[in-house]
Amino acid sequence: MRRPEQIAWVELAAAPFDLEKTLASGQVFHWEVVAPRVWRGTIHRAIIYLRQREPGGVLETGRGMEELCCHYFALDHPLEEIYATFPPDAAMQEALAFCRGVRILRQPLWECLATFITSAMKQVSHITAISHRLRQRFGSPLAEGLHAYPTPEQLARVSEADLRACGLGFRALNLRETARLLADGDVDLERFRQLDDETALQRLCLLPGVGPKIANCVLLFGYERVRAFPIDVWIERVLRRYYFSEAGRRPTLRQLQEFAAEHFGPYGGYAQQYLFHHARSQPRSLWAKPKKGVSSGRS
DNA sequence: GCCCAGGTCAGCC
DNA sequence: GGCTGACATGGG
Repeated sequence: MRRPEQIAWVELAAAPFDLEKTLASGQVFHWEVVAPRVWRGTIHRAIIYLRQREPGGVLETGRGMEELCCHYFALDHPLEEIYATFPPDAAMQEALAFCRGVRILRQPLWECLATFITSAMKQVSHITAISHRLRQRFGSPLAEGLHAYPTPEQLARVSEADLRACGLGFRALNLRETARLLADGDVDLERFRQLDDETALQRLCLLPGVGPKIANCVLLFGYERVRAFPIDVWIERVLRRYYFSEAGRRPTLRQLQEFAAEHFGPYGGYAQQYLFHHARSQPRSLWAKPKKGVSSGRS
């Protein structure tokens, strides 16, 4: 590991940008804090250091990494224009106030797909731990003791038992079988770039362990489809509480998806990420379930 | 011990 | 199309 004073820091034009919240918002799972306000991670096989000495302040990276960082962190996304498309309701505006400066990354496709296959019914901290174990055990060594995310070829030849030993549980076979489809050339993620959102979603859903939620995450965090709106347990809670509180019956997933597409517009993916991160950052008590046996409003 | 987590899938109606 | 239960694991 390098010390901050050993790095030739270069400023990047990024405002508005909140590095800490962006990396903590549950879209990427391997960046580490290595010194106060300094993060280290990898983009493909490059080791990247980033520093932001105050939240939303000047962003710096090591000399030579500027272009890579600008692309990966989507520093070209016009955030103020995006915010102007958000609906004016309280839930959205509170999330915006909390998350201002969070950017949706352009992640390497396979790493994004694979980490979200491992994410099913897991907490962010678990996904992070699994991601690090997979890198350490099966990924190509880089410098500083770091490892690249294992390629499809590397994961395709790992035994199920060795994958389960990383804490993958029932996700182990899904990850390996999807890795095999890519390693064998039966699926080419790069080619999906030319498909429209709906077709790309359908094609991703054909992969083992990939359903609509994970496919939408990959569209959003890998393919830069900023309209994609993944619905997980948190987003479902938010939508039901703030947008469907008067509906008698519990809305179906399809209804939620259709509402979100209409209500949040062309940058629905940004809106979704802000609602997700805001909700998850609030005290648990705000989202506590009513206890069984106590009156829940039903008569 | 219980509950929950950035879900998916097969089997059923 | 919608609903249900099974599927692992770790932390609060």
